[in-house]
Amino acid sequence: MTSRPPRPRERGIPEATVARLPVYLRALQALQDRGTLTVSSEALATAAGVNSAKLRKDLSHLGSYGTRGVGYEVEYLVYQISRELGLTQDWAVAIVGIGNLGRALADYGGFGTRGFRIAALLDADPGMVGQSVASLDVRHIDSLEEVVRSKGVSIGVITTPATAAQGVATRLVEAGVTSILNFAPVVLNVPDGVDVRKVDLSIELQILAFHAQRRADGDGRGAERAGLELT
Amino acid sequence: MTSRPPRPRERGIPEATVARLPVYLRALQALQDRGTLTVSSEALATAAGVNSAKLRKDLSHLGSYGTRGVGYEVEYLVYQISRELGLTQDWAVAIVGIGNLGRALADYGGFGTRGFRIAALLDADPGMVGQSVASLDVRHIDSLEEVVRSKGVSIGVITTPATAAQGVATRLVEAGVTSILNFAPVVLNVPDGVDVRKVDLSIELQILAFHAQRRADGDGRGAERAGLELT
DNA sequence: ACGCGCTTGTGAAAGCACGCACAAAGTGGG
DNA sequence: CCCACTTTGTGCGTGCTTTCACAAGCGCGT
Repeated sequence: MTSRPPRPRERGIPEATVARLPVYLRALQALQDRGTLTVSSEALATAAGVNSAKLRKDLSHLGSYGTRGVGYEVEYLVYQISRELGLTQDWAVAIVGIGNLGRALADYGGFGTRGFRIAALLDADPGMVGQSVASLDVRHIDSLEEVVRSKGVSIGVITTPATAAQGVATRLVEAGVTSILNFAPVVLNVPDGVDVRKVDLSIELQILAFHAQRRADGDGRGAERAGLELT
Repeated sequence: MTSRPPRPRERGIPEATVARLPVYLRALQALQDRGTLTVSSEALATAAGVNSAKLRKDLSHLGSYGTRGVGYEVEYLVYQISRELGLTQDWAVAIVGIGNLGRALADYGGFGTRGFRIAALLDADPGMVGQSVASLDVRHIDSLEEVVRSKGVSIGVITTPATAAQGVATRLVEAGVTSILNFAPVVLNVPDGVDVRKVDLSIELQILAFHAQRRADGDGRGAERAGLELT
């Protein structure tokens, strides 16, 4: 009877949905830049590379933010997704390991979306300490705990060699960091309550190689076994 | 009656399994380096950060390579997984877009595992062309088709700005590349039969932020809603 | 040769995720 | 005011993934 007020929605968003929200967000921001005011699930789904029913179901987990017969208001949806993802506050990020990759990430300002601020760069090499990268002084890893506390770092990015990664992760966690993005090719061991995500180039290449080999195996005939149609 | 000879196994490995094989492979290689000869599913699962039943089922898709009561022979398993992933042949990789990230990838020799060889570096900036990065001359993007053909490139890595990515992808595909690893923050549109994998830093950060916010929301009590126990 | 202990391989159950298809709801034209 | 059209939100069937639990198999000591 009570027409429910547009409440945030009782939590419980599927993990698969969470992983897609950033993709929708990016597509929406592109539309916004082009001045588009509303968008249908069909159009947005195409832009995001997903099925439109899936998109609607994903969005329905955040609440009923669309208008039947019309579509979704771009600006409003951008705000809702941003809020759900926690991008309305900003997150201080520390990058540990200022090699080629660490530097690439530090320089890659924008970070695609606002919400993230690189607050500190750390490295173990004394020769690296003091250098300025992306307008930030590289600090020595020994001051990790102090830096995390003083800068309010809540997300740690690990771009060290594999051998150093576990040690860094442990120190980050002990300093109070509960979110870690790991680029080092090792499985990190962290206590419950700490969220680790992994980005691993060589794993991705290996998965590509698997499918490529599969396609080559049957060579023409038999390609359908790969689940990919060669037209 | 016929005791099946140890055949490769009729194809059909689940995607989820394929994604984990590289992780197992790395753990196994670490064991190998330490001189370990055999390993139980329990030990390997711990090293790979997964459930042991899942690991056994994953491996069972490749065939019966374990010995009950003993475990798996490390060297043999390394070989079997490598072969299944297609790492026994080597793959020529071209990196397109030699900015900070492209250079970082080019320099990151080893690629974790053998099987991949960086065969070409391409960039659109004339000032970049001719420079030597990781012992390879950077070539102009205009020669993409020629390079792909002459070097036998089968995997393309895109590290260009977002705006250039789709164009590069299309050209790679037309040149005959059927596996693409995309670091640019855009959804690539490719014909069927082409395999695209995406690596996206800002998406990963956004997913971390979502969970971090979720944990912070209930702040202490209510943490269990996040599915992560704060102990 | 036999039995005990350990570990694999897998059936079965539960849980998720995906996509179809359609009712519900809103818009605009006549 | 009503009707035709558009698009959302979702119930439901299907298939994939994970996990449990245990029988089958193997090695070793006696």
